[in-house]
Amino acid sequence: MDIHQAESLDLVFKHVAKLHKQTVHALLSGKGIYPGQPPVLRALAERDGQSQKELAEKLQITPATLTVMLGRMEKNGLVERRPDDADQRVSRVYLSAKGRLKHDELSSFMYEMEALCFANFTMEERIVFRRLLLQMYDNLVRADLKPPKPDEAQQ
Amino acid sequence: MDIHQAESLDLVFKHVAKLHKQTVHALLSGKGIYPGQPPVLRALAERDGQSQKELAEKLQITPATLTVMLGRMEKNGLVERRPDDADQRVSRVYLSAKGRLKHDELSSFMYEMEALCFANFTMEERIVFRRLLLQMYDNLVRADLKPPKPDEAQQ
DNA sequence: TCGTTATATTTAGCTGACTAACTAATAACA
DNA sequence: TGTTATTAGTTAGTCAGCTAAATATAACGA
Repeated sequence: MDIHQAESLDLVFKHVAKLHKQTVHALLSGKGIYPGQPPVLRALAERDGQSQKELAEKLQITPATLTVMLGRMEKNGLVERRPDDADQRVSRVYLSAKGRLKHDELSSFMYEMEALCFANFTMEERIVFRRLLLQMYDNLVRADLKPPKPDEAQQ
Repeated sequence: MDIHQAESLDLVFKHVAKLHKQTVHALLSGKGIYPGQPPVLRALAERDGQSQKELAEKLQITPATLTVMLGRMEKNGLVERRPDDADQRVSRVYLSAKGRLKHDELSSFMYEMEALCFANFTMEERIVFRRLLLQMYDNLVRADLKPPKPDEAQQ
């Protein structure tokens, strides 16, 4: 399929998303980190010590997935997991010094991707694109096939 | 992160793409088919008997991934693989009757997703969104971190 | 003709995603 | 207080994606 001839907007979106993801992965492969890990580091940098449940909700992945990922990150020394003081079921996740360092290193990556995707977008185009993306997101949320995390459902 | 407060357009896009994918998966899980399979069926319905190399290029996945996926689909009776007459390295992939049937069943799914994402978009919004998506796609292609398939590079 | 290089597919191993089932801890209830 | 229900995290299994290496075949050039 030639994307420029596609009839379905949904298919166009899917193709762009695929190439976007492949590009992210290609960029990250040179930085000694796996593609799933930056969002985890970012979430913890924003708020350290979240429970795994909170983290999984924030990242919109299942607890099972997060457990496995954290296992690898802990093994690589990026995060530490410690039991909660008040509830022994709960495990709280903290950035290690190494993880914090890695997160700082990755800040340039975010600007890199932004520039790569949108450098030739005018300010108006960015505003419109953002609005339309959010409109699409709200449609998907309304469909309620995959629930959003709680603080978004309130907005 | 609350998507509506995000500063980075790239992050907004990533979140929409994630929810989109999760929604596709949730919809397909009720149809007796795995999420990776519809694009394979679609590509073969357009042109049956493609070599695996052609198919992998068209789908923008690696030959290794396709081999594994086709293995499962062949096992499920959706496709058949036969050696090429002229070149023993080449394996050609054909839709089975079951695969063709399944592809037909899935045509409604495509319209379903389109409606779900964009039903409340005006015609103008659709046109603009499409243009901006293609602009983003072209930026990603230009970055050349993940090459597109040949017939797109020519356009 | 024969050795080297290129090509198509496969295999092994890994990551990130899911589901279902499991385990242990906690909360709720009678 | 003891039982039942719920919760947080884990484990096992599967799929889709990648890379690197392996295998068989084809093309090429001396």
